[in-house]
Amino acid sequence: MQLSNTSQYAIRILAYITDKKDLGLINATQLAEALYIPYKFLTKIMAELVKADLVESIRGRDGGYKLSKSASEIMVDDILNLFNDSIKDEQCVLGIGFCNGLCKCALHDQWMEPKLLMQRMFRESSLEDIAGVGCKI
Amino acid sequence: MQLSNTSQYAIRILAYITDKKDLGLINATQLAEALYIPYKFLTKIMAELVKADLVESIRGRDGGYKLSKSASEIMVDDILNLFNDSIKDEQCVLGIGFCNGLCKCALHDQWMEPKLLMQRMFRESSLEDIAGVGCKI
DNA sequence: TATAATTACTACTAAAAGGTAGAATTAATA
DNA sequence: TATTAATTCTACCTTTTAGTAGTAATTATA
Repeated sequence: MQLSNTSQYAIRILAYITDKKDLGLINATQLAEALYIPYKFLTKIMAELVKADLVESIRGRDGGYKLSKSASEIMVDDILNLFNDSIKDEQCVLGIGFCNGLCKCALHDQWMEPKLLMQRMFRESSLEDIAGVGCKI
Repeated sequence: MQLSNTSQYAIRILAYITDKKDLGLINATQLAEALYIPYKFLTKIMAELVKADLVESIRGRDGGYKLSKSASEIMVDDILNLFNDSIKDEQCVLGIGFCNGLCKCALHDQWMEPKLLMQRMFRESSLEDIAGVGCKI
């Protein structure tokens, strides 16, 4: 019952980039060291963030990464969507697509409240909101 | 962000057995058909439930399964524990063991409430509580 | 005692997640 | 133009999760 490693890494990476955005570009080596993420795995995640246009990359010497838009426009849920980790409306504790109007699983009702809180947490938190909060490693 | 298939299956299996417990033993074929769980995979899960002493098995012709104790004594969280799917106190959104008193992740505070609700849902729901609720398939 | 119906055991395969390796491409600058 | 430091691309490896196959052991009963 938790986010995939990849999603967790991606959120932490983007929060870190947001936090350091006034210092100019930040590169993969810096990110990997600061966040204790395996370098090669990190570059693979970065490639996906670039392809999804959450991050812009500058190649070559002195290259690196920066956000492709304002930190207030990127929601945590946008990141989760890239890695199929977003909580879908039809998802329930005992299976996606299992519960519906006629047939609700045994934990359906108890699940509604935490689900809604988590959906809100992901959908309403922007990078700007979380970048200033907590420590990053 | 969801339980493993195995955990979901296990909860549904046990809820179903509880629901039918006055009809005597229930066997693997019945469970697999009623719950749309692949037969061979189900028997593997049953073996774990037996080994964990949540279920008692009677082998041979006319054999099957029944709960090994009262349905009110088996909590959903006991089942999740078997498959490492229980939500641990030290677990946070952005990694197990990552947050502590000095270093909290960016979503730490927002995570507390849904986490507590889910822990309660799992820890305080017995098979008896959920067996009567909702549909089983 | 033979048979049929059941669980238990051992081993395998498939798919997804997590992670690594190495070479190609790009761009700044000496 | 050569070097260096960076991203990108392709391919692979490892671990975990999900699921399958076949056989052995057990037990009721005809």
